[in-house]
Amino acid sequence: MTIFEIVADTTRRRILDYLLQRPHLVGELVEKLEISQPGVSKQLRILREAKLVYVAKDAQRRWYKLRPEPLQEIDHWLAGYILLLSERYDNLDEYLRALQAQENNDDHE
Amino acid sequence: MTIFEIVADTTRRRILDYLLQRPHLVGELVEKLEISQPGVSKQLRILREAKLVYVAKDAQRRWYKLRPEPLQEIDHWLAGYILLLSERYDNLDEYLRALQAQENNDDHE
DNA sequence: ACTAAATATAACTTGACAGTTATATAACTG
DNA sequence: CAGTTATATAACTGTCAAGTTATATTTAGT
Repeated sequence: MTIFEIVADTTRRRILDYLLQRPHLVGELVEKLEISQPGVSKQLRILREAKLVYVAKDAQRRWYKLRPEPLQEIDHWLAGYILLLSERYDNLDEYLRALQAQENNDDHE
Repeated sequence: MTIFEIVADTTRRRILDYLLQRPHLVGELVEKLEISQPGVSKQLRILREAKLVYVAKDAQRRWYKLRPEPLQEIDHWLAGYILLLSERYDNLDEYLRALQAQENNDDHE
């Protein structure tokens, strides 16, 4: 499973968003997401194997914590596209004319 | 289909990568990706509907061109995570100690 | 008009994956 | 030790989407 696929799932993205705020127990995530406990554990396992989270044990409890490093791969892939966008905005005139042309094209499609 | 799902597919990412270089005809993409022409057209339709590409007609030919704007949504989502990473690197000392702790933790898992 | 070329659409098949229920494991509590 | 709490794993099910083959559509060339 690629990092892109990992992050494509809404539940997993929600988990990551919660962990971006603070570490969470499995039970806390079960409450916030509205799926069964095994459902949450399953996604957490996937996030663990992708090294997007790690676990700290506290008796029977498990604190899941964020490990954002693997997300850099997505960021790097995006870089080329975002660069292109910023270049376009540097040439606002030309850019707006191109947009206009696109819209005209869309109209009679 | 969310932008995250759109980009999660390897074939679609490869198409975007080709289009980042220059516009392509459908037939050119068919040669480069190794799937059938209808398979390519199917992914192109998805990219079109997501507004990640647009089409210029030239007789029977179709030039597909990149439209990177929708990728900004991913970039924005990532921003919080990347910021966290950079903050960590700002505190290199602390960061390295934390990493070490993580690795020790991983060992006896 | 007729054939070929380029692309799109339809219908179908298959595999993968998210979520479920049931059960196992492990640690606490009394 | 018995019961309870917290989490993980296993087995199953249904859905969905990627790719396929077959066919339709559009335009060029002769």
